[in-house]
Amino acid sequence: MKLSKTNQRRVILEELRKLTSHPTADELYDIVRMRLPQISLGTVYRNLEQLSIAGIIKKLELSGKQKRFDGNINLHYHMRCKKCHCVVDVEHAKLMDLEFMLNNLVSDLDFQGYHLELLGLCNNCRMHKA
Amino acid sequence: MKLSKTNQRRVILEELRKLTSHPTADELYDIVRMRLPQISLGTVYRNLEQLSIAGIIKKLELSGKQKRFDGNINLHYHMRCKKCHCVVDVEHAKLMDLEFMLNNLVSDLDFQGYHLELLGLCNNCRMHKA
DNA sequence: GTGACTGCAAATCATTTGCAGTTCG
DNA sequence: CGAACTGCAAATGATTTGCAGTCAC
Repeated sequence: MKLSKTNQRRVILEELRKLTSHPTADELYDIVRMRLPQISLGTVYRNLEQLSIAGIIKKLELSGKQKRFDGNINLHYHMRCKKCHCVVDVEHAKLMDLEFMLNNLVSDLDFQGYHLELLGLCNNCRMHKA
Repeated sequence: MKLSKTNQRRVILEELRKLTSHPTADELYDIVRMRLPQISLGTVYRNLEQLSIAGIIKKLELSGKQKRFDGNINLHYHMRCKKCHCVVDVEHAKLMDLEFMLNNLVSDLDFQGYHLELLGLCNNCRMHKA
């Protein structure tokens, strides 16, 4: 199937790429509606699906019941905040050794990949913690 | 809240512990119904929730929309089969180094834990692959 | 006795789908 | 024009919840 260039798709992608918050479909819907008030949630879902199949964005495999999407498709890791449940990027340099080891593990033991989610406290919750 | 010893809870736990398949709530419901035909799906959900809060079983954080449960609460890793989507235990010995590194990472960088899911092919799919 | 638990059915929440009309290439 | 896309509303699937009756301690 070939992707058409629709206004809705363009705006969804633009707004997703502005964010580092890894929004859920409905969070992004609220944002996109500021520019396209008549867009439907179904359209947001369909476009996020298409864009992730095409490899233009990434559908994240994280805990929690709602799927989250990332406009940054470069390899990087995520941390889920145990307090506010937000998802933040983890600076990649810190995890170079881990990535190396995981890659070795995958090839040595004949796996085909992995999903890793770190847990911790985001900066905001760290500052305000009791 | 204190846990009562009900027949339903006992059977749910017994049947979960017999399995290494990390069943979903409805899969376990089908199994438990063979012994308690009148049990409700809601009861299965409520018991799995209680048992996992109490630390007697483990609610797994894996990809996919349905939650899966594990009667084995000892630390071990899971692999999701890319073909049949089943979840199998990964022999722990193979991942000792990885576990060590993840533990170091968590303490050095002030994380609070992680979820890891390996991806690959289960033995059954490996044998039958084209 | 009372707090925890149960079956049942209805409610909720995230996501998907059918449809009829519209837009893209 | 034909395929891809849209908004809308209804459907789906997993899980949760309200309720009135029952059981465990």
